[in-house]
Amino acid sequence: MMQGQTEVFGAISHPARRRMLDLLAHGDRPVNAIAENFEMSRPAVSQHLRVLLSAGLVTEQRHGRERLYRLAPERLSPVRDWLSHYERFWDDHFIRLKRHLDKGDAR
Amino acid sequence: MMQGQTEVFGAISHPARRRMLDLLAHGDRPVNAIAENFEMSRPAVSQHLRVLLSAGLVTEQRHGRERLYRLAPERLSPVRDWLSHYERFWDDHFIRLKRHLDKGDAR
DNA sequence: TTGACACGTAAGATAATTCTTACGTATTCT
DNA sequence: AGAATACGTAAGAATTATCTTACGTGTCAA
Repeated sequence: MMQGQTEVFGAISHPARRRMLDLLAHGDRPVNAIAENFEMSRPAVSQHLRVLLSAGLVTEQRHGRERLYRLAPERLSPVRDWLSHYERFWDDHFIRLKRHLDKGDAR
Repeated sequence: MMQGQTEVFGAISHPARRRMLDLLAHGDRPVNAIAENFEMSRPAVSQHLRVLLSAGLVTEQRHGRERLYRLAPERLSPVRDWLSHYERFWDDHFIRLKRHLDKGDAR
């Protein structure tokens, strides 16, 4: 069993689960709409969603007989936080990012 | 077997391997110096290092009978890139980051 | 040269992950 | 009510991960 931070890293370690999150980043979707994008059986998709759910990376809302899954992107923060330890190693990225932000829309 | 991007995500999914990277972020270290920090046997540490090596996250230099492991942080970029997809979801972070950059040293 | 040291690799046990098919349970439609 | 839909869960097979102990190889030091 995993817990906390580790659970999130485990959840995103499978490419199918990352693709599911990518899909949900474009909007909430019921299981069948998610499953369409994968070769595996629908129960397999359900099981992956369960992993994501238990890591807190998605939430579920029942809507009639469908279950809408919704991305909970803030739960990616353990990854972001861990990665930020390494940001000092890629200043190039930082510089490009600053330029992007300067152009712009964030304040 | 894993390949490319997926290999990196798999490599960082284990907490011991993340801790190894964290250690190496403070400087190159031979295997024994790494193994001191873990409960597991030294061969187990070697095996984890092999996973990190094959994901490209560390490099190895032989130095006499020691092998120095060195962090290759640029290989974390698949993670960073994937995460950047989700950055729009946490604008607060963005705003703080921009302020930090504006104070500063990057150009 | 002999022994200690720093590692890696091999083999095998155990556990965890990931998948499939079969089935159960609400919900909706007719 | 009965059938179809949209799921989940169960059980079990197959694969992969993770660990241990035993052993092998090269390097250094006495």
